[in-house]
This record gives sequence, structure tokens and C-alpha cells, in this order.
Amino acid sequence: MALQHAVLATLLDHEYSGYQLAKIFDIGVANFWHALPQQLYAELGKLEQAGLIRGRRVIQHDRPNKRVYTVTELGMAELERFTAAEAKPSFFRDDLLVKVYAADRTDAVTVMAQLTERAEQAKSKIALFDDILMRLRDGRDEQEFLRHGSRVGPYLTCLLGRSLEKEYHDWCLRCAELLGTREGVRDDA
Amino acid sequence: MALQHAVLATLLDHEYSGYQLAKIFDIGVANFWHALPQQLYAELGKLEQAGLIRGRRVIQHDRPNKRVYTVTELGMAELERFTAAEAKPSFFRDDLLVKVYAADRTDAVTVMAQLTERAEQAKSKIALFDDILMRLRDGRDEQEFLRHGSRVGPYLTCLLGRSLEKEYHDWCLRCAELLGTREGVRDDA
DNA sequence: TGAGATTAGTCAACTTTCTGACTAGGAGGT
DNA sequence: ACCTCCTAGTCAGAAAGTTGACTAATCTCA
Repeated sequence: MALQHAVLATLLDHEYSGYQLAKIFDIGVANFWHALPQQLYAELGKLEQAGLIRGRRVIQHDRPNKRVYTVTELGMAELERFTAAEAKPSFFRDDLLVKVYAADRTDAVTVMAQLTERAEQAKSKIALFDDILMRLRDGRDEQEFLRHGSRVGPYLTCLLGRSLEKEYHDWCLRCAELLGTREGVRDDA
Repeated sequence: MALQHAVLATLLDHEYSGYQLAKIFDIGVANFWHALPQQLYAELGKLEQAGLIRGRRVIQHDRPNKRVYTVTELGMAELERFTAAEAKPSFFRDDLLVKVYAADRTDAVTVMAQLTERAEQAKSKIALFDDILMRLRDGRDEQEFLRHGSRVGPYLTCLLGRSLEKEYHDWCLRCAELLGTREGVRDDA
């Protein structure tokens, strides 16, 4: 179970409330994990009970009060234990891939449409990553920042997210085009 | 739930037994999905009950008998329905990313070791993909095969798998090197 | 002849994740 | 005054995925 560790890692930079975490894990800006609000609230409860994070009530006057969390010493120790432990094999799951796999037996035209749409989404995600990367660099040169910046972890994971999204984008367009030419061929027959 | 559809898509090319599917979904040669044997046997049971696949007992003399499955008309209809329906957002989960995210607060040396090891794994996975791609092409030129081959779906998903693995590989090495130079910097201090 | 690997499949218990409905206060517009 | 959106969080139940132990036949090698 590593949602726990993903939460701990996120809380390294900032104190966040469940609601804020929910947004981070929802859009997947964090990019390496995804979770629903309900899961996060539950996880925060368990983490606090276990003493890995500490919650603090924040009174707000313009909106409902909230509870924000920070990582404790124990939490840091747990993160270190996790880092040293063997990683579970990563996995990637995607409906669209299943559709492409079957595309020449189902409906290639529908799949093409979904591929081009997904390419668009990938494009805006790349733009979002570029935005985040720029903000993390905060004016510094990338080489300089990576060598001497104090917190490069989030930058590195963002770089990977961007690369993968770029590959995915190009692949979508290539597939869509290809399925198009094949459809064309079939129409001739 | 799309394990169901991943199974249907896999059975398009061949009839397979639960045991064979388990191996395909285990190593993730299928690459777009992963599942344990227990899940697959359960899923095959449900799919057959629902009439989406049909099982056939195969008597073997050199080893235990088995039951192999093929997609029915109803199953094809379901795949088409799935193809037309909206795709769930894809996701990618990875312990190593969580570790890198936190690396400059935990143990960069351990993470570096894991990055180089993972790079090696990515390399052999790429080799495996190249192998599969070559077998799918079966001597034909890629352009030619993609334009006129009868079954390009599996080839296309394999191409994506290869691209993503390549990016992941390069990123691992880049991160490991970078964390190394930073560690060096810290040692000087 | 016997041990160990491979093929083939099953059962039960558990954890994790997802679906959907719900409370509650304040902000902003009409 | 009302309606809707946003912030903040909770609860219950179902589905999906994981862990671990188990049966049973056949093949290989010593």
C-alpha cells in the first residue's frame, strides 16, 4: 500500500488539508498517483492515528474551517523505510489501449476520434507540466536548478510525467492517422 | 471495470486457457493491463456465465486437461459497446516515482541504486517488445505491415509500450546521474 | 523411485478503491 | 430572498485487487 507514502511525500513540501490533497491527487498534477477524496480522508485518519502525520485545526472566517497536516519524525522514518524497501512493480492501465488493441475488429472510426481527443488532452497536460516546471524553477536555469536547487524531487517526477505525456500524444496522432489510411483502403474495396 | 474487456480483446486473436491468460497478464506482455491468475479465473467464469465467451474442454495427454475460451457474438457486441463508451481516465502508479519525489529528503543513494536497476529492467523490457514487434511483423516492412496487415492493434499497443519504456529508461539514468552529482556536491560541504 | 518443476485450476479472507449519497457554511449573482 | 457554486468533510456499501494456502496430473532428472 503506497497511497500512504504518496501522501507523506506530498506533505513534505507543504501542510495540506484533505480537501487540498484531494485536488492534487485528483487531477494527477502529482502525476504519479491518483486517489479520490474519500480515500484521502480515510488515509489521513489512519496516518494520524499511527502518528506519522500531525493535524492542526485552522479557523477560517471566509470559508469552513479545515484541518491541515504535517509529517512527523515517525512519518519521516516510515518514508525512509519505504524508500529502502523493494518497490512494487509499477503499472499503467488504460481503457484506450484496450480499444486500440481491438480496433481492427471493432470500430476503427470511433477509436480514431477518441485518439485525437486524447491527443488534445495530452497537449494541455503537457502545457500544465511546463507551467509547473517553470514555477518550480522560479526563474533559474534548469541545469543550475537541478544541480543546486533544494528540492528537485517534484521537478524530476514532473519531467517524467511530461516525457510520457509527450510520447502518448505522438502515439495517439500516429495511430489515428494510420487507422485513417487503413479505413480509406477498406472503403476502396 | 475493464479487466473484462482486456480479456475479451486478448481472446480475439486466439483461444486461451485461464493459465495461459495468467501468464500473458502477469508479465504484462499484453502491456496495457495486469492481473493475477485468481482474478482471471474468476473473470472467465463471469464472462462465460454472461455468455460473452464460450469455453471448450481440451483433453491433453501429456499434461492436465484445460479449458480454452473464445469470444461469442454477444462478447463482440460488448466489446463494441465498450469501444464506443467513454474511456475512464488512464492511470499510472509507481512506487519509484514516490521515492524520487521524496529523494532529497530521504536517502538519495538508495534511490539512485534503484533507478539504475530499473533502467536495466526497462532495457530488457524494450528488447522483449522489439522481439514481439518483429514476430508480429513477420518479415514484413513496418510501413507495409501497418498499412495492409490484418491485425495491427496488438502491434500499435506494443509500439506505445516500447516508447514509454524508452522514456522511462532514459529518465532513470538521468535522475540517477543527477542525484549523484548532487550527492557529490553535498560531500564537499 | 522419488524429488522438484510445470501445467492447470480453486477457495477463502482480506485490503484497497470506487460509487453514490449526504451535511454544512459562506460567496456571488439576480 | 433564492439559487448555485465552492470549500470542507463524512458514511455506507459494492466492486476490484491482493495474499496465501491448496488440489491434482504429468514431466524431467538423478
